[in-house]
Amino acid sequence: MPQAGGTYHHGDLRAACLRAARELLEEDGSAGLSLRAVARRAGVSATAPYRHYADRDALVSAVAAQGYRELAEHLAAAHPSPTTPDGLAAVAVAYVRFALDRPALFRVMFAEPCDPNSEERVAATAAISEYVRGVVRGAFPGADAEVLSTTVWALVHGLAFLHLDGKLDASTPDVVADRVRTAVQALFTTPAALSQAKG
Amino acid sequence: MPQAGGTYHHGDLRAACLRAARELLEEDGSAGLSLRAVARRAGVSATAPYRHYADRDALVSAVAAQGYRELAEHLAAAHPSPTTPDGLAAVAVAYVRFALDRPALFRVMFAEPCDPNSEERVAATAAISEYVRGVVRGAFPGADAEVLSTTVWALVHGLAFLHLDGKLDASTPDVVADRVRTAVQALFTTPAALSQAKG
DNA sequence: CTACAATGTATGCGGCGTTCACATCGAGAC
DNA sequence: GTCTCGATGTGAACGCCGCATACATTGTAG
Repeated sequence: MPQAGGTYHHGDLRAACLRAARELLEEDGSAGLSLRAVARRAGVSATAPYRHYADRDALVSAVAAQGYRELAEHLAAAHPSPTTPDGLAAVAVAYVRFALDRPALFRVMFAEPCDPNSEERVAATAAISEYVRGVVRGAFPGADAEVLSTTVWALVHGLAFLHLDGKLDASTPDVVADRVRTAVQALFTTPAALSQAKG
Repeated sequence: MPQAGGTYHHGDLRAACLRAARELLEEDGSAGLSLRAVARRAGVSATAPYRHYADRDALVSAVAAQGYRELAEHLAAAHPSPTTPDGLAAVAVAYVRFALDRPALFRVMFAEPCDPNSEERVAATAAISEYVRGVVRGAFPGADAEVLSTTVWALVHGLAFLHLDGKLDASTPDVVADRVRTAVQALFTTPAALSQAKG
């Protein structure tokens, strides 16, 4: 009976597991995210979470899906619907910032093989994809939105991961933000000059 | 005595462990990469690998470092030192191809928190970074190599991950290669048109 | 009030990483 | 040639893990 003065039924163990998982993720990284630890933190027996999640992967997928939703909010908060390269750069900075502030969560969202089973997860990533496309469409109505949004997303996603893995200096938020802005601007401003410089 | 007709001493267990780890990685993904499984495959007791690797992370780091070296060779094989956007695009395609052909290895190389302890690993990633910078310098002598190489690497790295995670269609090598080429070209050709289209 | 479905518990299995004491081997000192 | 010692491999053991199974408790619908 892990719960001393509590009731036998938890009330909302599903949500409690998710909360515990997020806490463990931030405290100990993804290595600390075990079903047993989650159960302990929720004050419940080791196997209770199985009533709400089929297995560990299901819980992890739920955490990832929640991360996607938070990322979407975070980006929207940075700029609801940018229509200029600068606005888009602000969103890009927010994306990378999100990754660096929640490294373990971001890795869970992207670094693990994505199981196509979790509808929640698939829907959440589709939403992000849609959002990026919409932003690009708004900022560059004349361009091929498909190609450009892929390019922008990949660029920003790559920046996030390279910073996360220590391949790029991420010692201060400012240096990161500057680099992201510079890279995004490079995507929109340098090429003509480059073609010339080469010849 | 796991080794029936063999000798007590293995001979080169260090290398055997690495080989076994690579095989397990390709067969069962990173989940199957356990020290015990490596030891079994090497025909050795469960604790023997500890004579050559401090812990599991050390072995994983060694695998990652080997992956970095192979990636460098793979890129060089695609094009020794490109000097045109097309040549650079070919290298980019090779980068993404490498990731998609060895998904588990690529994740080990980039998706796990990189421990700065492993000198081997740090050196190998620095070599990749240098290579990219060199390629960019060769292809665009007039540009800011630092900024542009970061941008290019991030773009290509992001493309690799988004394909790997199923965020972009990777059903055939051709469709992937086309997308990568298009994205890289977008980095060098579209912006002028974009600035106009927007106004 | 009772039966049932939902929810949580207890126990147990095999696998894992890691530690420690011990066994075996190869090579150099005498 | 023998001895000794460091390097290498073994075995048992600990605590953690995911998960399956059988059982206990509870709210609720009839």
